[in-house]
Amino acid sequence: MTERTPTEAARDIPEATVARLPVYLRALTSLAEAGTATCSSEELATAAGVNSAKLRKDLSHLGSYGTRGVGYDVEYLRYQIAREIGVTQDWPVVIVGIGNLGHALANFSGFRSRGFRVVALLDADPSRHAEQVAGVDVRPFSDLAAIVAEHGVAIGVISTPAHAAQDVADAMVSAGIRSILNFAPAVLSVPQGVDVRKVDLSIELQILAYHEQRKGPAGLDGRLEAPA
Amino acid sequence: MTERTPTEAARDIPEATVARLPVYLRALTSLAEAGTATCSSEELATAAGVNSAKLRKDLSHLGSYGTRGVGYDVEYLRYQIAREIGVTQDWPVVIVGIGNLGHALANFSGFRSRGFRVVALLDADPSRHAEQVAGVDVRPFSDLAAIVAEHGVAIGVISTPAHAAQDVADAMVSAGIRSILNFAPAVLSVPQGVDVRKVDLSIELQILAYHEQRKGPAGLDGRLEAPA
DNA sequence: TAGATTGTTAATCGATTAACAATC
DNA sequence: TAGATTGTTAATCGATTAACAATC
Repeated sequence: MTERTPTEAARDIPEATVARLPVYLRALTSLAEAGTATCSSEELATAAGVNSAKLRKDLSHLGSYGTRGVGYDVEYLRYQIAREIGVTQDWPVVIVGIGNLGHALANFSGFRSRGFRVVALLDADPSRHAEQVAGVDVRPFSDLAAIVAEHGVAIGVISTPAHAAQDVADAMVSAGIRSILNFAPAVLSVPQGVDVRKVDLSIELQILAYHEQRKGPAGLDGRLEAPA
Repeated sequence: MTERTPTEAARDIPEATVARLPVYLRALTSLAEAGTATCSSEELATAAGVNSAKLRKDLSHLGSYGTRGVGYDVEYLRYQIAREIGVTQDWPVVIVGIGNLGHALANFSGFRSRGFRVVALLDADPSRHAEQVAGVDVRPFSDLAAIVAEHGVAIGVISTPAHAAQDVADAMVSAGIRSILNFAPAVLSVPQGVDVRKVDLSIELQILAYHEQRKGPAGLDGRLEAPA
């Protein structure tokens, strides 16, 4: 299969491109809200924080949605990218682990506004089952399988302590979840076909610390030691 | 300068390697806590969730800290990596924006346990200045420059709404901060020499959604459609 | 010495970038 | 037609991986 039929033109998008599509989507939404009807690759790239060559290369994997000499129709491109990512549909999500971070995630407006609907909050601690967070009841962790089946949940978020994360992941996989966003500082082992993405706050800080250390003490002008 | 003197042997570590060093550090800490004195690249790689070739290649950029035929001394390697990252020293940090996420970050134990010390919590909203979060007073945003100068803060965390993020970043840069961890869904513009890392929850979910969409509806065995 | 495992080499793969032909 | 801007090409760069010589 070297040739593609038109309907499957938008396959096998490089991972690096996939990771940037949501950034482009957000930039296009901003432009649309600002009343911009058309933009060039240069403008969109600036809004997204990338260079225009990269943006055009990325978009070329989706199809040919621009007009040479003119640019891109903001609303049209926004829809095409949203469709490509899959956020034109609704994604039911469960969050397991309702501590400080779980609370913050449950209240995070950025989820709901982008097609992600938190259908359940789960916690193993019975003392939390009385609570309601962001208008959603906190329920026993043992309800996971039933909730996943009932709502067709495909995406699970883990915000438990590290020691509980693998058990939660196992239960999620058993229940049929195949995409996991993991905030626990633990390496998860999952079967092939299950995607895990990891968000690790202390790792991000450590990466910053590494570069900060190499900059040396701040001078009168901190920019003198700018990296290459 | 093509040759390196011994003392500068550990320079210019590739970015991809830098991003994995904290993962190795955590795995080594786990091994040490479990009482393991020595480990092979294979064992450490498994604990860190990478393959052993990548691990050895990564470590080779730091120096030669293993023993052929034997493996690595867990405690020694752990210290060498911690020193390389810079987490043997103490990093004072400020968090700006004490909403749900800011609360969670202030309470996050993973910071303090890794050499990051939250010296101040700032918020522009006066109604929050009465609060104490995780034992730290919430102070006016306008105190930023004084706090940075007083504590020698080099790292700033932004957990404000998107519309405030650029102003916060500008103020941080003016105050002398050169490393920013940004949780706000906004593209920040900063001068050369200032590092920004971005953590974006809804982008992570969207990347998962993209892959989930391509997997198609779950079958009797969700793993049948495993990607290559 | 024999077995084990590192550190390095070299091949491969994927991502970035600049330049420009195509085309509105 | 002339000017503008896309989509694509090709060169470059960096990251991954397997294999293995070095060496404990």
